[in-house]
Amino acid sequence: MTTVVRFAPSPTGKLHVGNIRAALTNYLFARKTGGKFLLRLDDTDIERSTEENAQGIHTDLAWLGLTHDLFAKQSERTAAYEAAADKLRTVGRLYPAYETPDELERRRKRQLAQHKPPVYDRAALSLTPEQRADLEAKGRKPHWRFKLSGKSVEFNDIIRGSVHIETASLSDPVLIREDGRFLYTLPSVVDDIDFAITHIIRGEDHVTNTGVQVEIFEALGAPIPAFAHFSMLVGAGGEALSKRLGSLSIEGLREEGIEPQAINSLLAKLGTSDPVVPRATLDELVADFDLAKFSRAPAHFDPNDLKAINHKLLHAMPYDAVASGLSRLGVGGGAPFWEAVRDNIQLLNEARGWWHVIEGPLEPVIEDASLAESARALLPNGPFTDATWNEWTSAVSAKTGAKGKALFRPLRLALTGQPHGPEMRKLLPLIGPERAAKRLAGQAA
RNA sequence: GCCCCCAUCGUCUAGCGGUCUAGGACGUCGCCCUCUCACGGCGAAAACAGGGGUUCGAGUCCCCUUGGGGGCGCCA
Repeated sequence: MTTVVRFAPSPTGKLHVGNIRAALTNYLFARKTGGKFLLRLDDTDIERSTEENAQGIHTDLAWLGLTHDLFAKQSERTAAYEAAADKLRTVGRLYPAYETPDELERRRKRQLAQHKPPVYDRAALSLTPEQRADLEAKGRKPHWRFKLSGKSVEFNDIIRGSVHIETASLSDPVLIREDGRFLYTLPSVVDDIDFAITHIIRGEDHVTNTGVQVEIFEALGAPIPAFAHFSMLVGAGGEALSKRLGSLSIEGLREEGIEPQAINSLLAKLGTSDPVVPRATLDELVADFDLAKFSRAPAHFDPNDLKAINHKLLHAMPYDAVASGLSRLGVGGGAPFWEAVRDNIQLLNEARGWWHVIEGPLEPVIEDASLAESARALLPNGPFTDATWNEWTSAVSAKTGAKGKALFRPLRLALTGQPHGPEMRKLLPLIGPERAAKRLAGQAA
């Protein structure tokens, strides 16, 4: 049987690292098992869903390389949901209720005050036909609730093991709003059935939902997919991640200059027993993916880890992989430039700074004027090569007697304006004879 | 408030009653390499949350405490 999994974001905001962990896990599972990956937009909440957010989801996933095989939008599938709702009515599992949101809110507060769980009391179930007719006559429109069995739902979670949900302690979920629109619950199950989803892999914030969803699958006569709920991500300080989601949007990280594979590498391994190491491709992550490696405890997500991985990723990256990125930054110099600077940057856009060091104009720092002048005079005439730096500095040393730090530091400062950076052996040929001569003379170049 | 889940180095974790004076990875620190930083090589420091049980024996099983996470919507 081919596996089919899905990532089902709702386009009510930007994708963040938590979302991507879900997307990635599903993507990797699909690739690992030779299955299919469905991207489904859960856009039943039309007030909060926007086309811009939907577009952003596509952009982010494409940027990360998380391509889908199937696509669906819940807003276009209402006919299927209507049919399912009819079926639930037929089997007596969907009943009308007339409380207003305010009323329900008041009841919840009262229950909480009495130290009781805020569960719906099913008052609507005992409405007589006359009472219903009366309410309808007053213009009250019902919303529709799914009648839970009250039994314990058990399922074997691939990550969490045996899970029991007491549906008696849950409110009968509202499936259809007063205005006729569907809430997420029923569409989600209907889509999972229609797209033959075999594995539902998502965050543990959905484990309770699983109880009601399993009952809906059963009421609809559909097979129950396998479930896997991974733990949530918490911030570096242990705080819930949602508090700082704003700065952790994928769009934000992209703008910051983080490489997509840095994000994939971290998120695929965080909370698993595999070491977090930079991986240049998604295929490498697929190779050792296994749901059995996921821990049940919440994992700490530290944005600084992202930078560290990004740095290592960049260091190992061949020029071909960054060529387009560099040209977007307005950086030239080709492979020689990249190979000179890649060890010294954490973010690709920092290459711009080093490109400026080469292209100029920059104000040289002359620490030792006489040394700089001697060095300038000894500059070879021909084009600079890889060997130039060594030959030249040897000559300067022989002439002036300076060596070690006293020799190299002033030269580096004069040529680059900074006390450290990439190897001068590689930088000098890029700076070239003309700029080198001017900078050693103390002129901006 | 009620229900569920979790708890090993700073971080991610291995560990499924004796082989644990607790292993690995990342990070940190030191040394080496070296013109600087980085890379690389070698090495070091670093953890079983606390308290009770069970057992000949507990990181491993049970209970409590503490801490963290999740849930309790006409959100998803």
